[in-house]
Amino acid sequence: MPLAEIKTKPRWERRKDARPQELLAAALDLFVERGYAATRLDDVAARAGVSKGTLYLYFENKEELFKEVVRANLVSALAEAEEYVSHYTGKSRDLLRGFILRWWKHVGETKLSGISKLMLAESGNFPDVARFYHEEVIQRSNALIIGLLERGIARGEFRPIDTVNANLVIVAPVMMLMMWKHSFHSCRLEPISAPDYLDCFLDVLLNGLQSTAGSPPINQSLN
Amino acid sequence: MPLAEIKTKPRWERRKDARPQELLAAALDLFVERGYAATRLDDVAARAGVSKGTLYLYFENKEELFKEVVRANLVSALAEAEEYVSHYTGKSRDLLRGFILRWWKHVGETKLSGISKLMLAESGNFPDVARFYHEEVIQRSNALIIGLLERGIARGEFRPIDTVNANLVIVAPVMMLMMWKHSFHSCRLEPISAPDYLDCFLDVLLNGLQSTAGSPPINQSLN
DNA sequence: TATATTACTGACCGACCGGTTAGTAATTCA
DNA sequence: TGAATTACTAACCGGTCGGTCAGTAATATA
Repeated sequence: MPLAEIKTKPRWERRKDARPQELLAAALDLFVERGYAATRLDDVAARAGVSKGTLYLYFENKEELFKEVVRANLVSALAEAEEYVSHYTGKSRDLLRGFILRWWKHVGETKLSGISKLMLAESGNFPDVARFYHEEVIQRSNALIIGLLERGIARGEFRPIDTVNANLVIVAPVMMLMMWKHSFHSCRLEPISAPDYLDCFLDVLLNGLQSTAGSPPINQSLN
Repeated sequence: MPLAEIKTKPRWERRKDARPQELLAAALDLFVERGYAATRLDDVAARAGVSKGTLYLYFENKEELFKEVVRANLVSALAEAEEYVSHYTGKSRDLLRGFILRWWKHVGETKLSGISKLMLAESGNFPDVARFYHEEVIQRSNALIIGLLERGIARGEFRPIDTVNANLVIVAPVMMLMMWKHSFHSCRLEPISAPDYLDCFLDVLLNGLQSTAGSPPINQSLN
C-alpha cells in the first residue's frame, strides 16, 4: 500500500495553470460564508488544497485576492445585464420585471449574493475595497436601473417619478432578500420564499409606478 | 502647576455609579463605527476614560456588553413604538406613514441605525448574539408591522395582500437607507436625502397598497 | 541520468486582541 | 488618623492571523 502510493502519488503536483481558478473558487466560498475580515487565508489555501505560501505566489495579498473574486464573478455578470437591457424592445413594465427576476436568478439565489451582502456589511472597515466595489459594481448597476426607469417615463409607461430615489426603492427589497439569506441562518427560521416575496414586491411596485394608477405623487415633508 | 494639580487631581476617581452608563455610551459609539468584531474592548474602555480591567468589573464579556447596549437602546425604543401603534385610532394609511417616519426619526437618523446594520452584517459569525437580537428585536417589530397591515386589510383600507411578505417589502427600504448611511461613507458620495427617499418610497408603496387602485395582485412565477 | 529550474511547503514573525490578575491608590469608617 | 475596603490600573497570557522566506521536491531539459 505505501509502496504503491509512493510510486504513483507524489506529495504534491505542479499545476501552475489550475491553481488560480481553484484559489478563486475557494476564496469565493469562504468570503461568502464568513465575510471579508473573518476569512483566513490559511483556510482559503487549505480548501484549494495548497499551502498558504502558494496562495501568495498567485495573489499579492488578501485585498487583491478579493478584488479578483469580484471581477471574475460580479463584474462579468453586470456586463451581461447591460447587454440584456440595451437590446430589449418590449414594454418597460416587462423589462423591469425581467431585469429583477434575472438579477435574482444570476446573483440573488447563487453564492454571489453573499458578496453583495459582504460589501454592504464591511465596506466601512475597508475603504480601499469599498471604493473599488463602488466604482466597478454599484455605480454601473445604478446607471443601468436609472436608465431603465427613464426609458419607462419617456415612453409614458411610468409616472414621472424621481428616478434616483426610485432606483433605491427598487434595489432595496432585492438587497434585503440577499441579506436575509446570509444573515440569520443560525436562528432556525423558515426561509423566505424568494418567488413569493418578489411577486409581492413587483405587485406593489408596478401598481405604484404605473401612470394609469390613481393619485398623483405625494409630497409631504418629514417635519 | 504640577504641585496644584497633584493636590487637586487624583490620578483617577471612584465613580461606581456613573461607569456603566459611560461604558455603554462608549460601546454604542464604537460598535456603530466599526462593527461588532472590529470593536476592541481596549478602545471602548479608553473612550469611557477607564482601563480595560474596569470594563470587566461591570460587564461579563464582550457579548454581554453588546446585549446591554441593545437592551438600553433598541428594545426600549421598540416598546414605545408598540405603545404608539396600539393606541392609534385614525386611518391605516396615516398610521403606516406615521410609523415609518417615527421609526426613521428615532432609529434611522440616529446612531441606533448602526446597530441594525451591524446585526444584519455580522449575525452570521455570532450565532448567540444573532439569536438574542432576533428574539428581542426582529420578531417583535415584525409582529408590529404585520398587525398594522392586518388592521388596514380588515378595515378595507388595504388590498388583501400577503402580510408576511409585505412586511419585508416595507422594512426593506428603511433598512436599506440605514445600511447606506453606514456603508460607503469612505467613498465621497452625496448622501441620500432621507426625507426625499422616504417620500418616494411611501408614494409608491401607498399607491401600490390601496384597495381602490387598478389591477388585482399579479401572480406570475419565477420560471 | 545528471543538472537546472521553479512550484510548492511549512515553520516562523510580529502585531493584535479578548480576557485575567496581582497590585495600587482613592475612599470609607471606626 | 490609621486601618479596612474596594474601584481601578497595567502588565501579562494565550491564541489568532496576515504576511515572509529558506528550503525541498516535482518537473523540464539535454
